Amino acid sequence: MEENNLQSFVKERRKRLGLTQEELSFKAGVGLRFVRDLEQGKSSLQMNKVNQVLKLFGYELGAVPANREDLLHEEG
Amino acid sequence: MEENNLQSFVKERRKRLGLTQEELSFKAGVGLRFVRDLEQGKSSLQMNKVNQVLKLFGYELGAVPANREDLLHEEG
DNA sequence: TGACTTTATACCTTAACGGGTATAAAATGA
DNA sequence: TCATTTTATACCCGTTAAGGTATAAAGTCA
Repeated sequence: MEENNLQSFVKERRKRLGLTQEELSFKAGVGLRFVRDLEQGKSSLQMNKVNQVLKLFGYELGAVPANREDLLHEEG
Repeated sequence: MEENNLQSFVKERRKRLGLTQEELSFKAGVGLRFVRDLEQGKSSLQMNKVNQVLKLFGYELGAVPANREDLLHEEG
């Protein structure tokens, strides 16, 4: 539990859009397995693939102050 | 030029600490080649390795609203 | 309870990342 | 100008991410 809330962010955003993992993977242009690894908190994912997913939500990977990523839980 | 300012963020922070790429790679526990790829803007880097570097600056990877990553340029 | 949908895990192959090394280029200083 | 330091690029190899497929587990609904 390394506080990897990227996984919950993706999961929450996906559900908010009413998408299944399969639909999200198709829209993002990544494999279904990748979406599952992402939502399961795999830490060694490649940034460009993660960004393909985040882009669907209007987000992208960036450097954020450690222990402040909680701010993302506010609505965009 | 995909506005990958993660590279300039790392480069700037590294210089601010007066470190060479080699010193940074040693402190972060990653290869020198990785630090160079990172500062050159390689987009397919693995998140866990990038986080090893960002941790030295008190930062980590997180989802940020697209086109808002400029806010990171403020001092922590 | 049972069908169906969705998600999680395992196996396998291909492609490429990470990293070491060597070399070249650029920057710094005298 | 020439040394030294630092950074950038290329080559090679071991490891592993990505993704497809299959199977199992979990959730949903009647």
